Amino acid sequence: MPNQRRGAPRSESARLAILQATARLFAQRGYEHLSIEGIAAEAGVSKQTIYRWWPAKSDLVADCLLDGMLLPSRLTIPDTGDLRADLIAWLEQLFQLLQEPDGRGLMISLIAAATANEQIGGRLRDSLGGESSLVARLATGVEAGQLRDDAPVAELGEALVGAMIVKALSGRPGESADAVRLVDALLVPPD
Amino acid sequence: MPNQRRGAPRSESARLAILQATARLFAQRGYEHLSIEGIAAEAGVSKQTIYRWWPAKSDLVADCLLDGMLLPSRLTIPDTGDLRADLIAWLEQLFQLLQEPDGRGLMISLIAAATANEQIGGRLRDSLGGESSLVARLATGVEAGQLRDDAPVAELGEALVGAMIVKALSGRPGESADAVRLVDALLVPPD
DNA sequence: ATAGTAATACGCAACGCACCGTATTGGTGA
DNA sequence: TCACCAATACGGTGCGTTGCGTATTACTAT
Repeated sequence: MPNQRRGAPRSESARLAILQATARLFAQRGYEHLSIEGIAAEAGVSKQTIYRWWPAKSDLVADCLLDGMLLPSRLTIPDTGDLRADLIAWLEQLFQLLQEPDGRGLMISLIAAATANEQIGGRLRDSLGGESSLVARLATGVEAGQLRDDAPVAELGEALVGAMIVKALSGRPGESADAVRLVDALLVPPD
Repeated sequence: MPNQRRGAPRSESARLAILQATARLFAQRGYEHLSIEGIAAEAGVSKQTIYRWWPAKSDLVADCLLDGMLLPSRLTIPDTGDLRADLIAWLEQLFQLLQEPDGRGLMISLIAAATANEQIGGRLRDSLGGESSLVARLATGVEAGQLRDDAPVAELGEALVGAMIVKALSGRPGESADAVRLVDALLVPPD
């Protein structure tokens, strides 16, 4: 039985302080203006302690996203049993977020971060990193007979998230009616 | 109309050299590693000449995109009369591009640039800045009776481009079969 | 038990580098 | 004459790395 670890254990408080500082500054200033030195100062920690554990800024942000520290909780997909209604409600929430300047900034920053780190892109795709996954919700819809058995669930999920991303990038907010149209265009009911 | 212009006119050769250098370095190193000083050196021009005409790096890139200097020409949407076949062919071209490492890098860089500049995002949405627009092609499909009259053309376009963007960001290439599935999921034929 | 040693983590401070955006200067051509 | 240009310099900011001194912990030899 192999060697017990020697030396001081990693400081949990430092780890937490760094992640929280990252989340705070990410929300305040966005991904672009995030700096390691700024995070270190905000967390009350030395730069080296960050560099020791995270190779790059993007990995730090990825860890934050993984811990759900970057996104408002209202962005997870509901499951009331009615797939169409759930998707529309979820998209409307997203569109509403994009209309608030800070909300759009947050989304843009997430996309920018995804640009630097595939993991973040994956999380965005599996839709916004929350507990519940968009694709899983679609699969539930298939089981409930609200979607054809052979519906390309993964593709539909990518199309939905992608449409939102394009709206964010091009700066067209997207209204409630757009959410309805998009969902109705994508969701072909079974036979 | 008065204004005689006084002094020397803007140097067209400097303008071109700057745009071409930007395009070259963008393709080589990506948006992240693009620097004004690097562009100036590559173009054989002083920094001031760049700052005089473009307020920010992202505007410079936007101008390049506008002039079609950043994208391979094969990414424009064909119009053979068969909407479904055209869309599938176009998506397959895109997916193939994403499978080449350089191609994916190019797309990621474009997305990163869009993150910093709404105009670039708009160009991406109108799809990839070429002469032909994806939405226009869809509209042609409506006229040809290959799509329902009330098909939400704009939303479909965003969904298609968005799906591709999500694939690029999350690092899943996307194969030919995916293109077919996606198009068939989105395109509901008229009645 | 108690010291000593080794391994590890930490904060602090400083380094050279790249790039930023802004002057200033002097040359050149309409 | 005066707008354009190249060249050069400047103060800032952030990068990623290094060296230093100090805790904290486990192993080991007394």
